[in-house]
Amino acid sequence: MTITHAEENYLKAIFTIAEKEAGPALTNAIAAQMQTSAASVTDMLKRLSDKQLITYEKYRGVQLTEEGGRLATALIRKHRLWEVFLVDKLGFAWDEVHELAEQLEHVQGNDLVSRLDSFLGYPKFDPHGDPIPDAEGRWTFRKQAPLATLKAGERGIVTGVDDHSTTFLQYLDQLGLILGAELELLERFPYDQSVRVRIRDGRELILSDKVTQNLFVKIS
Amino acid sequence: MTITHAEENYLKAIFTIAEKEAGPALTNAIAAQMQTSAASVTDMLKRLSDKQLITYEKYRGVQLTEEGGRLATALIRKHRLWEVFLVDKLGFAWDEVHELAEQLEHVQGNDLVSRLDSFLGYPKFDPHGDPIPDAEGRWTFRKQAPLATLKAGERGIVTGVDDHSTTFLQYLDQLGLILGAELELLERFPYDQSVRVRIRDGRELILSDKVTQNLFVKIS
DNA sequence: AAAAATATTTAGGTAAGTCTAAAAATAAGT
DNA sequence: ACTTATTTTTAGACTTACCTAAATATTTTT
Repeated sequence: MTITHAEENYLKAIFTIAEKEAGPALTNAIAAQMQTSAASVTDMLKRLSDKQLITYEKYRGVQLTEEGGRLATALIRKHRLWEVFLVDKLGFAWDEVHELAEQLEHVQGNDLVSRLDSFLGYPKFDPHGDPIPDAEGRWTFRKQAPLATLKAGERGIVTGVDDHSTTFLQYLDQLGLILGAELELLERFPYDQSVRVRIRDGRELILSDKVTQNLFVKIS
Repeated sequence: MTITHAEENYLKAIFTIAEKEAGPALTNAIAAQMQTSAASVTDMLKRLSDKQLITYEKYRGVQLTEEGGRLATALIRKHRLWEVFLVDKLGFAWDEVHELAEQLEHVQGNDLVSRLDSFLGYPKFDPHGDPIPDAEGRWTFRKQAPLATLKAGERGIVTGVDDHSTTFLQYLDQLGLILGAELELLERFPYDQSVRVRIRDGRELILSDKVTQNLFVKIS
């Protein structure tokens, strides 16, 4: 049975939503994620259900079957490995790689993924700090929390982002808050929950509530 | 104007045929190249003509417009660069990369090709010895000829193949006739035009007429 | 030059994936 | 509980890219 690119994209979207919402993915949520109409989603859900990649009950949302979950995981693995390739090997910035990886993840062939994985040195995380599942679909978890949870005086290392938007990533770049950056939370302003942090070169930054909620750090 | 993957593939096929046959590509030739029906080709030719990528006169074959040729060349460039990547970086054998490159060539994005080119060290030839056009579409030509044209006593270096089939490539691998291999033609047997050659490690091989016609060498 | 063979196009149909508008089901508000 | 609002599905239509079968052009043969 062949699976089309569109079907793969839906599986990934369903996986992502199920992960975030912790429940069955609803039609509208999928439509939003896929930037398409609810009608198109319903259409596709029927196809995926016929192929036994999801369990689908009308008006009740969908869940991935074991096979569907396996495919979605494999796709995420491919996407993130290609992102590592684009950043580490081709020198793209972390905010430039999503679209390209979106295409590269659909390339299929025998050994491609495992060879790429090996070539890249079996990375566990992509350029945004998101975990890369291994060939068996196992995930590496990391103890990390939004910067917002740090208390004054605590130190942390930047490990990832929740918001993957270009504007956020470029802003972080500008501030020097790249993956691995060390910081110390000096002060939190109760007025708007913004914080003052010191980074490695001694510079001090003021970060808004929005930033601290979307930036993950490992407390060190 | 967007160009679909199928359209790109047709442009490439037309380019390839025009190059080989040195004339307008005919419907049946395209159908054979694309492994599809003549009716489907006619269908596509209308679309490509509407998009001004080919000039098409019913029953008279097609020719690429300047824009069509530019696109075809860019596609071939991408295909061959990806083949270099797959062989040089990921360690695939030269007979394993065609299908993968066929998919990778359709990935599009800003800087991707130029960055890949740079990463690979601006290769001029792909793993089969085929030339890779540069970013402006210029080709590097190489003085090469089928092994069949060598005279007894002459020496050559393997530079490429005409037949790209898996069986031929694997056979050459087995014989040690990889790109760059040095050989000396010792003798040609008039009966069937087969030849005896000595290769670098001193081994002698008998190569059929079919092999000598499909293997390119640079006379040295 | 007419007949036969070959090449190409047209006609009509299918499947995937999308759309809008309308209908139906479910959830929410009073 | 009943009306309203929201969500989801159905209906009908469109595009791309393919197919087969039939019709038409062109080329080759006699």
